Amino acid sequence: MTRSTAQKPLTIGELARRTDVSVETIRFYQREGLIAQPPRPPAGFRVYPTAVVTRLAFLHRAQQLGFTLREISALLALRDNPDTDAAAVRGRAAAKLAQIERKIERLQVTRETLRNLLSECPGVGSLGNCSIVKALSVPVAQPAARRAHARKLPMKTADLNIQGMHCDGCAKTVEALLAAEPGVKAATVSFGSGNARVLFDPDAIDLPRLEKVVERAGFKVPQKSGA
Amino acid sequence: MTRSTAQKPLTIGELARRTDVSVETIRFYQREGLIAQPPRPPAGFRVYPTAVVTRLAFLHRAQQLGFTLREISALLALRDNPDTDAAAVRGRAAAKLAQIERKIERLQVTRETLRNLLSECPGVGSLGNCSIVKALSVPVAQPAARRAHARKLPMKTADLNIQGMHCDGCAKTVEALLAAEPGVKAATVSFGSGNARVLFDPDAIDLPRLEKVVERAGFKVPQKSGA
DNA sequence: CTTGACACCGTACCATAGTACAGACCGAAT
DNA sequence: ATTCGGTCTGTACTATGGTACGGTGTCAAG
Repeated sequence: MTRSTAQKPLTIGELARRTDVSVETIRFYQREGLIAQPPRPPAGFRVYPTAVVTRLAFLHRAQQLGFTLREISALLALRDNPDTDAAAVRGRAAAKLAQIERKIERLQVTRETLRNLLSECPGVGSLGNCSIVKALSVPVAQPAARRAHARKLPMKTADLNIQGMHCDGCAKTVEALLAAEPGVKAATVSFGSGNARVLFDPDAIDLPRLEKVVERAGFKVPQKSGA
Repeated sequence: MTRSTAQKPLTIGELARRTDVSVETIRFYQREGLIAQPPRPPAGFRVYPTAVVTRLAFLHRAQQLGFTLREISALLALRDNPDTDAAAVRGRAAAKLAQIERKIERLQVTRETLRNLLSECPGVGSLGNCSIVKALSVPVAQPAARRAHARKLPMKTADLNIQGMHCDGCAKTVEALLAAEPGVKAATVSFGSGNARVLFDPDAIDLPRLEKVVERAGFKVPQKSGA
């Protein structure tokens, strides 16, 4: 324990070796404000506090979970603030999970399409027979709503009644989940009243979909009309 | 059929409306060489052949399947060449499918990690209790191989015996599949001999994994040592 | 006291897929 | 004849996550 918890100066190069992050990348993170740059002593090199090692580890782990640097920046800010409630972090994680699930769903659709194309394709011979080329040459089916260029519906507000939240943390989680949904412009969820108010674009998302989002997170939305 | 197959000049703006691709984007595709730019008549605007509509549709569909513009460029080149064998297209589709499957697998791992973190997290209270923050602060486990910085193994060649290929198209498909695997530098598959020769980086991939790739595509690799 | 290895700083560049805009030009309708 | 919409050209900029490099400064060991 005396050597590995080194009291060596921890210059940027040493830090890089310890964290397996390149010097250039560390500087890049500094430029982006993800890690603080220690002041440079009048003569000589900067010395980094050992806490930066943990910070970089956090950064790396969060990246593996799919957070962008911008999001990680927010997470680190939360981590730095002693007043942060764990609910804030949890909400962000829940939102990221929802986002990843959406991404998986989309990829699964693509996978099925490709599988179908491959199974139909004879796979040999002239291109004229190639079902893949043929299928690709067909115009994309328009999602119908898109064609109605002119009608751009205004934002809508909906109130949802939510059951199963057991603390303010749940409320924050639901809030983040709703806000992460594409088409949702704002969401506020109150634990006290068990109510969620969502401002959304009816062109991009609808009420049933919002309810599904909440239910998928383990809460209940008893039927009740939104305004 | 007389009006919809328009004989209108098809200027760039008209083309944009027809394909639902913005004028700027069409120009961008031209710069990238994805679609040819018709010569500009001495005085006046360019006129596009109607085939471009199909070409843009192809482009759009291929994008939905996850192909990058660079890959689509190659696909379009194949499509333009009357001598292309359908196997070439099929191989690329198979490679893309494999790539998407890998991406889904990775995302599923991330999803599970996030789910576990969320289920462990009390979700409320001070950050000190936050299991998510704690988990993220732990350094990433090194994949062991990475630590051995110095030893950089040279490329290796392996021969695989493959059963179940019924034409040259299958061979091309397997070839593309192998080549798409990270760590594989080159792959040639012969239908005649039922043999595959793969040049790969042993730091990045190994023989069993290569065999799995082939088997997942529906072929058999009887045990036989590679060279 | 010199040399070699780092550190520092600013800037430019990579891929990916576009978007935006200025300023000039062109064609058709009013 | 003028105005309005569309086209043309070139360049710059967006986001994302870095990587690369040239020139200079600093430190420590031989």
